[in-house]
Amino acid sequence: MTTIRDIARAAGVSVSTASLAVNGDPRVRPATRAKIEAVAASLDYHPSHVARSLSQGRTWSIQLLNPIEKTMSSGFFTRFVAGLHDGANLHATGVTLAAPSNAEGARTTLERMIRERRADGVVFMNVQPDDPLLDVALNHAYPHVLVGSAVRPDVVTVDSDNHLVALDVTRALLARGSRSILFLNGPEALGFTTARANGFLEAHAELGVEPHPDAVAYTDGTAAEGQRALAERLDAGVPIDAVIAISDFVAVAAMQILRKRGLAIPEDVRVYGINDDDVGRYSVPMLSTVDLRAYELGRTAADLLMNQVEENDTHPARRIVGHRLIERESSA
Amino acid sequence: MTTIRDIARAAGVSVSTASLAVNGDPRVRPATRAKIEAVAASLDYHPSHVARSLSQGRTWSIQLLNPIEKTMSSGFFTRFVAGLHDGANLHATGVTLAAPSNAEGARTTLERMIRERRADGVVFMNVQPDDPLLDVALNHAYPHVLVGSAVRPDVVTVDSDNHLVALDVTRALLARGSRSILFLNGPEALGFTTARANGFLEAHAELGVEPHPDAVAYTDGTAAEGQRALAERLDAGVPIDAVIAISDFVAVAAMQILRKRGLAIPEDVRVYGINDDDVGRYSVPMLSTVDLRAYELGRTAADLLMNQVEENDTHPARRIVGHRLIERESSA
DNA sequence: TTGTACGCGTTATCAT
DNA sequence: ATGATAACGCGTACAA
Repeated sequence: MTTIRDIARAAGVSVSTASLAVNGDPRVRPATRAKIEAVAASLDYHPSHVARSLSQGRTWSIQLLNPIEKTMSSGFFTRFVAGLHDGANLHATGVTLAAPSNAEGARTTLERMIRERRADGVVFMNVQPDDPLLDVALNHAYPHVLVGSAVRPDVVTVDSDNHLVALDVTRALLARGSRSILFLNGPEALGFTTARANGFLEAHAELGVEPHPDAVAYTDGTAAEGQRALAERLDAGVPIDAVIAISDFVAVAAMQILRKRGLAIPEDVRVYGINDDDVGRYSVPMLSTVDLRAYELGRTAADLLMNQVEENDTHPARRIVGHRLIERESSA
Repeated sequence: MTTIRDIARAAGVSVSTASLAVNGDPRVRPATRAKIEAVAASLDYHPSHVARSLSQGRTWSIQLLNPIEKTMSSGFFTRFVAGLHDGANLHATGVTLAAPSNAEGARTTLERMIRERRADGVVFMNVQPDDPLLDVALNHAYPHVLVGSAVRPDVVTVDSDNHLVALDVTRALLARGSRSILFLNGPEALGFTTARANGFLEAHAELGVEPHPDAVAYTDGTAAEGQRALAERLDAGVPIDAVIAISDFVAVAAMQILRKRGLAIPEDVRVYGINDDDVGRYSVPMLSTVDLRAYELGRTAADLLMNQVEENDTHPARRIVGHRLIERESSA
């Protein structure tokens, strides 16, 4: 294994000169630089990543902390990761994954990461707005980005405009004539769900439409619970001529229930999902949905994080990434 | 930030003793050990990860190299990652992700990783059996695991028994009475697809059934191409009373086409997917599929890799993870 | 422009 | 049982 000392020796210069040349420092004479580079190439020299990390106090890697393994299977998550990955790579830093199975595991993982300096920063995903994890990062002045919205204003976040997302979808449905819309929402604790609920209600208020008192169903976000909430209301005789679901999976699962009850989509019930997962692209009928630009969210998270790491820019930022309605068959 | 020197000083011992105590070496007297541990705790000492890496020549992290970003969105991938993650964590090592967008990027990523010693090993995913990437790892005697099958016998692999998977599914369909089965296969270059094709054919041979000459369709594995291949044969009048798809997404996409042509599932056409993705759990009808035990595959990959890293056990291993048919509505 | 010397934090070797 | 010291490989003041 060839070190920078080997290069220096072989090129007949000192280690520091070799180091300068290798790192493209301008104050080394072109001739010696060429000599050194030639030697480095011929000896297949590549600087050790850890050694560099130690001396610079930087690991060149960030960590994605996602306590809820379940949600990994969505296309949203993977597109987000792709964006994060690409964004980090622009700064020559890698992405490492942590998927602790419970809250305690998440905490110890984060604390170890910070104190052992395993990563330069952390991206929180599927974490509640007031999660103690955020305080841990804040207390250590550790670079971080939360995907979603936070209670404390000093947390750096990137998010969709969830109020507007729900507003847009609900408006679209109301404009088509739907008057009994069921909103299969996610867990209330996650924060962005209440923003969506508000958007849902505001759209109704705009038109003076009174939503059914049971129109917003908070569930755990799984398809099974979404199905249960829908079936429950159907059984209770709650009028439903449209469904907005927290995710495309829940939407498709809801369509399954509707179909079994002999309800036609979109004729009897219009359906809208959120996320633009592949699942809605191949459902029958094809699912209308909202593209949350997951890749863009990931890229933005990387930008915000790398900025803290490199510029030491610690003042809180909150960035919003735009969304886009995708009208397909299920809401015609 | 507190280093081991601080501990040593505060405890009134030498650095080496402090190090031994912290690492639980038995040859330090209980009394001094207690003293040192108390000091370490009170100073909130945690050893630096990079420093340890430098001194030990080990990064305590492995890399997952997945050149094909597209395939990340499947539940298969995410369950695999979860298994890999958990398996690696048992050895206190993390998982970092690399998703280069093309073959060249993959090669440079791998070469840098090896030469800069960024990771202790690599897991190859969605890589062809004869991919030059494998030679790179082999030439550097770099710990590695390929998910799938390889041409060179010295590549360490973990895989499903793809021959048997196809055999099992085809047998099940033939047993139900299907006689004109279309196999919407993946890209031929990926290797495991031909194993599956063979299993498909063998099941036919067992019963003396002659498959249609166009019964095996090699596609790029996307839903769109699967749909195209199916529609093409339907248009050409190829008889089809069952479809086996390379993935659940392709299966669901195929059902979409069949439905549009007025074909009932499973009455007119039985459908089988592979992977056990969520998408098939909420389709109408619910999709029969094969559980490839993705989590288990990930765990096994981690085991094989960590074994090479820690035991320096380099002799080639090939491990097979069992699968399981899941009968749902689409193949009744 | 180049070289010397030291720090980064840890573990390992070799004395004592 | 404990301590001094040398690696590990790199970057970088500081000096020349």
